[in-house]
Amino acid sequence: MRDPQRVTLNDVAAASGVSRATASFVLRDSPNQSISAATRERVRQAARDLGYVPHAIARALREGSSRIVVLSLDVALDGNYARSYVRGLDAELDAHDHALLVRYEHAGTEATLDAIAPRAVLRFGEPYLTGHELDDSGGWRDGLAAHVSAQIGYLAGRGHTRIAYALPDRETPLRAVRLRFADLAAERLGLSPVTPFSIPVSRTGAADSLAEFRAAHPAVTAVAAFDDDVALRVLAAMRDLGLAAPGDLAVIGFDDNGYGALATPALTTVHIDAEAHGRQAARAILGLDAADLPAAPGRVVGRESA
Amino acid sequence: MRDPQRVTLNDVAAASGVSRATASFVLRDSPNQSISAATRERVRQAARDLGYVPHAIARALREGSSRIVVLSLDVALDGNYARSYVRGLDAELDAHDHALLVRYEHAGTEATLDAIAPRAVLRFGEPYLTGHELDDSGGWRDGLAAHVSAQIGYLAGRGHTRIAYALPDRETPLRAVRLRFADLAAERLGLSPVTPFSIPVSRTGAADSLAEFRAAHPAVTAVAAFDDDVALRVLAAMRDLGLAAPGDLAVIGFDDNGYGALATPALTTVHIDAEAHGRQAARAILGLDAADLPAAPGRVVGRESA
DNA sequence: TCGGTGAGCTAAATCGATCTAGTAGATCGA
DNA sequence: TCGATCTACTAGATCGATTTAGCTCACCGA
Repeated sequence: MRDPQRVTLNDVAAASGVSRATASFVLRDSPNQSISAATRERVRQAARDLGYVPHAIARALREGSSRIVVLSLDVALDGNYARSYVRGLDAELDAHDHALLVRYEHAGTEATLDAIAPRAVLRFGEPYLTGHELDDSGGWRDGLAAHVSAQIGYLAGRGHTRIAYALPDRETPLRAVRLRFADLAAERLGLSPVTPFSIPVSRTGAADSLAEFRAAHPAVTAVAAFDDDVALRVLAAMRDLGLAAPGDLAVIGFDDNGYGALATPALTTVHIDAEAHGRQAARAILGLDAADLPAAPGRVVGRESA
Repeated sequence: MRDPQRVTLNDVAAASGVSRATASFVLRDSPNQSISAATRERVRQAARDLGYVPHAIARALREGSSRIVVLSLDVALDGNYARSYVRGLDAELDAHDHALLVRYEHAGTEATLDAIAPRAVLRFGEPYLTGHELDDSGGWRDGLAAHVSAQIGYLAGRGHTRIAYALPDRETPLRAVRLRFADLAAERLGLSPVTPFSIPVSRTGAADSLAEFRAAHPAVTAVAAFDDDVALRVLAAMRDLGLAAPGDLAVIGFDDNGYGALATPALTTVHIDAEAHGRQAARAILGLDAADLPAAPGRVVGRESA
């Protein structure tokens, strides 16, 4: 079932009366080759006329890896961060003649990756979402630290001094990191550390947890959430308990996921434009300089809940 | 930068004292080859010992296409349908030694696809979500028709006879199809056709549209929505207008997206298990029989809004 | 004892692009 | 006039797996 009309480099070489090697040199623009302008033009013209498209599989076999970058995801592509990150990554790779493919992680990942010999495999969000273990000072301009800081700062600016940090009840490596940055931000603002608080997925469970938490920590007046998902669960629990935001408890989410605007009260959240992060990741993978890229700004979208 | 420790077929052949051809025959289990049991065992043992993994790029070059199937998406992978579809597709391809990669559509798609010579390119949801233009009868067991029918049927079962169909205001090829199936379902149930109704993204716009719609169609007592997203917009608009669901207007969504449960009132919706659809798509692509696969059932998740 | 057959294997072509190690011929300085 | 150097190109190896076309025996029947 081979494609019978595929135009190969051999065809181009034959059509322009040169060897395959010369044709390749011209089309690849290889350095250290002296080829006359006339010949170059003939080869290029032939390639254009025949509609030559290099066969990427063959090239990959020769080069040892394909021009594909795989993004490995273990979660849904939810939230504005993820969406803008992928947009930037895709655009930048495109600009450098590479392609992005997304892989949903599960068993068998190894074999899959082997199958396309990607130039690189990227785990979603690295190094933004992880890798903060050692570096406390960095990342305050546009990293996770800055974004968490904006979240806490918004609540502080509204006069809140006792703040809870609402977390999903499943384990994630991010929990500890986010909590630490929240504490650091609180410290910088002269507040006491945030009080962590897990909220379950089930709606009744969420209400029970919140009631219990409120009883144990009556001084808390505001909740910063791990993400909008968690924040929406907090809002739902509050409604079920007859509490109003922001009056009884102010709530701020993280990473504008599109559903917060539909809640009542509408969810205040942190919106992160991660397109630059995506571009940075692309440059890093390709070994290019990324110094000229802008930062990924986070801004608070003030709605009703805080 | 070639991987220096890659184990090739040559290594396996050398280690087991046979030619490359023989090794390939054994490992591929090629028919029409007579190879002694002893030799087969030696080759297999060597492959195991060395940890041989066939180089998929080389194989793809030889075979003309790789064992990769690309799923082309133009939307976010939202909702339960999409997630379960991908799960099934992935699992089934895995079972047949193929791999799934997801491609987010945009300019430059052609070049990307060329780069991995995929065995097939699949557009999301086909033939479930499209291709209904000509075929009215199909899909009443587990297709889109059946699922829309379940949605309308649920409202009918609750005594509603004048039903609106809420649609997103952006154009999508699905609008017309869904609307037709809703009308067919209404007709089967002896109801008058559904009244279409577009709801904008902006929250104030949504409230205005709904108020206007209610004024124009006072007899309507229930809304079936295009998806949960639209349904949540309807619920938000209702709250903004001081209306209660299901008292003033019953609302049912479509394709349980996870956020409906957090709304107040919690959103009643149609939950579709599309894993079988994903598996069917995989079989179709690989040219295998899919007769033994189960149907993709849809069921109504009754919560509070209808 | 010869032709035929089948078992058990192998050499080499193939897929398409890349790139090393050349060759042929022109030009130049001494 | 000889070697050196440069320009302009090419033959062929290479990446790794698959597969066609054979090759060498052993054995069988006549």
